[in-house]
Amino acid sequence: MPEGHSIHRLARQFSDVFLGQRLAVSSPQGRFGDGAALLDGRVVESASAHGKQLFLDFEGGLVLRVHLGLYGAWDFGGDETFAGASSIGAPRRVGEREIADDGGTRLSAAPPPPRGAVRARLVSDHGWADLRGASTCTVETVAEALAVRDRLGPDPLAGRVPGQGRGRGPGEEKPGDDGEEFARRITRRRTPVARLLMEQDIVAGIGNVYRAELLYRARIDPATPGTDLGADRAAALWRDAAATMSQGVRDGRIVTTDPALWTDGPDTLPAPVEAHYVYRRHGLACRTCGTAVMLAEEAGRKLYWCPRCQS
DNA sequence: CGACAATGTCGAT
DNA sequence: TCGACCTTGTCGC
Repeated sequence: MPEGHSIHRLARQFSDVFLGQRLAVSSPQGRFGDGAALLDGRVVESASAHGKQLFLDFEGGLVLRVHLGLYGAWDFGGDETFAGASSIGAPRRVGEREIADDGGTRLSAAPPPPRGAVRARLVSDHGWADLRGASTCTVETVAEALAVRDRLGPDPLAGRVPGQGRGRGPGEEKPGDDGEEFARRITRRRTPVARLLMEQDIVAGIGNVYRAELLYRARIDPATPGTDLGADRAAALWRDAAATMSQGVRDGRIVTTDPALWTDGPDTLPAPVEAHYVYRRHGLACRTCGTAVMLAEEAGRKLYWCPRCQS
């Protein structure tokens, strides 16, 4: 259940460990058989992300596009070369749970027998990656992948993830700030801002945790129509999304609370129970004012907010 | 061990 | 608005 930060982290991981490598691609589960055959034996030219879409560019103009959906995840393993190349610590698992890296790099270049339904398996000389549970795993032309990216809104993490998007690919990060484009899109509609933040053609990469936490941090009522936001609050939301989600890329977790609130001090990451202001804190006291955090079901997703701070 | 929820999105109604 | 998708951790019996 990844939001954009996890996908950018994955893109960096793929750049680190597979860039320039020739991969054996297979589909132990079988549901990706045709795509695997198309990519098998090709060299990876770039890896990038836009919002929750992951793009792996292979030689010959073929792109592997993956969306993890609700419960997709990648598992990694490899030898010392593979682990040493990873700037995110060669996590064994990225994408599904907000868990810290357990440090348990599998020091074996050979992948284990597939466990469960492995839809795609990528194997280099030094390591491997297994994909399971993804909602989308498809091979496309560069033009097709670009069309998917172009349907998305601006991504607050674009150009903010070091080492990602090297080479020229469909998910290539453009440096620069798309805050004005975000403001145009979100202030054009009367829909409540809580819903607009989840729409990937308004802004790409925000999910149910970040939308609740960003609205709390900005003290914005989730019911505020986009048209009432104003350019100033829209710009502030964009800046905070970029800063907060960048930390998520670095930490491999969503942490939105002020370090001053962490009982173990600001020098380590907080316990999970201290990582959020409102998400999953229904009925608990707001960390700022003590009012009970509210919960409402909205468009099939749970929305959390503080009725006092955010009014 | 079964039920259920979960950081997502699409397509049918 | 609802079920499908199809994985996994958590909780209750």
